[in-house]
Amino acid sequence: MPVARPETSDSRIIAHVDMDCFYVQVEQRKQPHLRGQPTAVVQYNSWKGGGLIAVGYEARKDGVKRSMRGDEAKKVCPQIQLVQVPVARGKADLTIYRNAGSEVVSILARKGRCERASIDEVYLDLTEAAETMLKETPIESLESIDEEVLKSHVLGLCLNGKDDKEIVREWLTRRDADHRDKLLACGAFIVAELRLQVLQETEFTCSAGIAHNKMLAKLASGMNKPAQQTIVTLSSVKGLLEPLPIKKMKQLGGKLGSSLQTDLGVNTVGDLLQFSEEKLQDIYGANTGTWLWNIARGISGDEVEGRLLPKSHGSGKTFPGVRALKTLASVEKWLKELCEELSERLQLDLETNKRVAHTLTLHANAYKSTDTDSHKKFPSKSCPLRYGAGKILEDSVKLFQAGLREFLGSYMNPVSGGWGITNLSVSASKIVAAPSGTSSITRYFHGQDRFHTSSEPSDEKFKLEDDKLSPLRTENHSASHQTECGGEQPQVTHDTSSFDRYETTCKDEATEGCLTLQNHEPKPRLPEKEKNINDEKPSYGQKRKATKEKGTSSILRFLQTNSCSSSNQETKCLSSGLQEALDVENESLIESQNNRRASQWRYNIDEIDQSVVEELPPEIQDEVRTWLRPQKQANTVKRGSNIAHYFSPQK
DNA sequence: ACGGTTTGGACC
DNA sequence: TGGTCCAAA
Repeated sequence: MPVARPETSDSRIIAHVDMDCFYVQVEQRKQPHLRGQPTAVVQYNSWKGGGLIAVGYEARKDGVKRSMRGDEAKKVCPQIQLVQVPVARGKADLTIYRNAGSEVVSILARKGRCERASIDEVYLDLTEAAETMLKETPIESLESIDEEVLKSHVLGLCLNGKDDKEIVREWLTRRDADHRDKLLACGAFIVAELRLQVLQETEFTCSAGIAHNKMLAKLASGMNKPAQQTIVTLSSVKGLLEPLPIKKMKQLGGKLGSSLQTDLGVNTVGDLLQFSEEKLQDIYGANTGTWLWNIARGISGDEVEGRLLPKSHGSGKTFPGVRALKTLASVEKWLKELCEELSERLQLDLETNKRVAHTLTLHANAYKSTDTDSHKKFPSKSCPLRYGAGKILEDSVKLFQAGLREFLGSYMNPVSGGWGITNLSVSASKIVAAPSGTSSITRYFHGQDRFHTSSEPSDEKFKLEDDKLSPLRTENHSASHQTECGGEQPQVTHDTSSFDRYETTCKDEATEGCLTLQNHEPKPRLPEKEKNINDEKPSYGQKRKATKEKGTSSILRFLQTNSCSSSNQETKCLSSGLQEALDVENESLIESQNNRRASQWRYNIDEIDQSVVEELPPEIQDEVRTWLRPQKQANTVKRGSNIAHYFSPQK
């Protein structure tokens, strides 16, 4: 978070792309009759009309705000269209928004390094692309310029409201401009082009900030919305930051920002300038102190991570107030729903991205109605993750029981009540690329649910002390383990009848409507280009298409000739043949992987998969071992073997 | 008792 | 490390 990173003279070109009221746009694309109407996305319509989680711009004009209830919104704007978030398994299901986000990412990732920052935000490092453009395309030759670029907001540039576009054009093409401003101008072209592609291919609008670092780009992307872009020039930084309320800065919206205000009287970023680095370090520690000192000056060396896929998957739900869960049975019922969703998403990730998760974590919030004095938090617990909804549930229940016992202490009897769960979530993390040649394993994981019930005595890794939990057993659960003695463990024997029903229903309806990066990644790039030129989207493209075609041939050319170039030096060194093989091999592996990650991967193989192997059917075990061992050697000895592809930065 | 649900990152 | 806490959207 606030981690200091030096880097003063920063000539990178960084863009932050932010989708406009994203959930609303997704719903409006799904139901076109909502277009142009005041719309908001709401969840849990039951109470007070539900809570608004996204508000369209038409509705905002009428005074509808996020953090309003559906009912309030109706009051302010009677014509408002309230769309509910999809519900699956009794909880909000964000799948369609995640998938829509992936569509966007796959487009934005065509240029430079791309980091998926959230479901609807992306950072791009366009430094190389901008430099190339500057080198190969003399700025003064860009006389015909995209409408979209001309609509850019250039901070620090004085407009008169009349010749705005001409003034922007002049700035963009100034021959005597600062080198870094020229690069920004190139970045603006590239981003405008990307935003147009996003619009044409997804029908979504977005806004963007173009600056020399992530912090400033993020700041700028929100300054002119919707569907606009803002450039942070060198000369504008000081004037931009000085009057800016401290809370507007990325990491200062919380307690740190409050502390700055109340403890130091710092209300604007400019106020921060008064404090020496040492002083700030004294108060907030070396890292945070330096970080604060830097951001006050617009300095932030934060790198754009090349990451298109999430690092974890989670599924959770809150049970506020009286809805708190008070029995183990109800907790298990909800854990089952959560684990099903998680498992489904893990399967999908495995199939489409060839990734496997290694850690399962359970989080919960709870209260004790008895003693309000001990404010003990419900501890989160984790264990190795085993694939299959049944296993995940089984382990989650154990994790919960362990946490509950710790939470209550050894005095209280869990069955006697006195406690309530207000939040429950399961998540999967430590996700790494699965090796190639795992098709049969994928199949195995895929069908695992059908072959196994939850009751085999697996899992030595996971042990609980028993005793205090025994009273927890309900009719359905004769739980528990012996700990130390390590004797046979009468695993939790879930009521298998309900389990079987469960196992058979959870197969995979998943794959149906699931858009993933790969599915949208233009299969080959060739048809893509044609599409850009020829495809017309009458309802949507507004008039941009026409202007682009005749106005920016040079830009088009630029974009096309570079569309396959790699942003990574190492990759460039590979022969084209190898590169191609690598592309095929990693077709669905979006993330670029560096060497640091390679060693991490090797570690994981040795450490974890060994135990997994024993759970596999014999014939598959053989296959696993064939790539398990040689791989290790190939890794340390020579590169270029099959598996080395996974360590090569690609794309 | 809350907008709810998801993510990511830092610290120890 | 795992677990806790923070922050953001």
